[in-house]
Amino acid sequence: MASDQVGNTQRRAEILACGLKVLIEKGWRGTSMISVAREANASKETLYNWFGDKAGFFGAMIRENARALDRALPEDFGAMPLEEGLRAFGVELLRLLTGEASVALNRAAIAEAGGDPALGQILLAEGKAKSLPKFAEWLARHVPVQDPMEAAERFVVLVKGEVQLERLLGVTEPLSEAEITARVDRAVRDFRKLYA
Amino acid sequence: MASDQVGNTQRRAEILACGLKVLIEKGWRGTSMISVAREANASKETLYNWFGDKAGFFGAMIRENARALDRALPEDFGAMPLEEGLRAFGVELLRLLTGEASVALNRAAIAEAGGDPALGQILLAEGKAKSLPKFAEWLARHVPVQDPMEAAERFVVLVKGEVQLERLLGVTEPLSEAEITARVDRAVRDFRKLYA
DNA sequence: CTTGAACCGTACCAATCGGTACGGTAAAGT
DNA sequence: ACTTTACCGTACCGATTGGTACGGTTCAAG
Repeated sequence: MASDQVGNTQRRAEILACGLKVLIEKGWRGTSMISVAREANASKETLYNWFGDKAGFFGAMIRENARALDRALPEDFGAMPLEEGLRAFGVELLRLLTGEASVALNRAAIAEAGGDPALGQILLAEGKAKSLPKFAEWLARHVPVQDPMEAAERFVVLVKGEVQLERLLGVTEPLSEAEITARVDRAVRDFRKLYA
Repeated sequence: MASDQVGNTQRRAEILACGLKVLIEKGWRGTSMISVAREANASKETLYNWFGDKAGFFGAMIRENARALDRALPEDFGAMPLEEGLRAFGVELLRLLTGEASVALNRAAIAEAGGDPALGQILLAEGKAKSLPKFAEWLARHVPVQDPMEAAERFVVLVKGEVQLERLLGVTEPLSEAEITARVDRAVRDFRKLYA
């Protein structure tokens, strides 16, 4: 597999974090392997030994950051009532998706679409595909709905609106907390209207 | 301005069409100026004389394709009743946004986000910013709503769902006509539930 | 026929990139 | 004290890119 663990785990995470930093600052085109190595005080050879090639390195970066939504959700999310849970999930989702890290990684995956490995595939498989079913399962316990996954995706769409695309295109700044809660409020209101 | 008209208009459109063809086939990374010149049986020098630099060429390509939604809408759209108009607009929108051309151009703009000129800015300014107000105005004549632009964007979001992002990431094939109408049907149903 | 502009094709340039090789060093194992 | 392993830094290579220069050709204007 591509996830063969090579090298010290902590150092590995450190290098990946530096890679993300460079990616955020310089964008996909400006992120060369040598720039990552310099940022991390590492050698290019180590990068290639540990991650195979450039695509492998980006795959590792994506994997490292994909489960961020899981980590961000509060511990007691599973026990929350409907309204509170929707808000909590929506806020964390929107904060993540419009944040610098997610935007930079999605841009990279999109720029590299059609390549090998398929970074977009990894991004969705490790991120959305793992967190959405959990949310859908939670949702099914609070709202009578025949297709929980469909309803969950509907909520995600209502929360995101056009703002993620605008962030990817670089025409919008990161959202303030006030904007986030306002958007989530509206999404929750609309969602309840759809699934009342 | 960057839109100084240089060279024969028809030949210019021909070259831009060849550029789009290469962009669709080879992706953003594989689209070099020389590959475009070869595809169009043109010289690199002509490309640079007419379009300035690579970013200028992509800006011109985006402008050339931005008004596609306007052109695709049926002549009598303005006179359609609510249900029919929503369907017509939704179908054309979804067909456009998930089509090869739009996906390739959006990928390029995203890959180049933060550059100069801001391709994403051009993409939205020449595309969405020109067609959405028309749709919003039409919408306001059929549905009592306090903020027509917000409602229009809501409809767009319901139509698109996650599929545009999935196309950009390269994890989904272009939609069949059946899938398009199915998605639009659901969007219309949800939209009417929200704005009943 | 002559002139000049527009354009094609090729060659060229400097810079950069992904990827590899190698020498030096510091720490861990024996 | 000796060896091995892991890693850093630098240098190097071939390929490609955006961008420029130039000679040759077409073609319309005068």
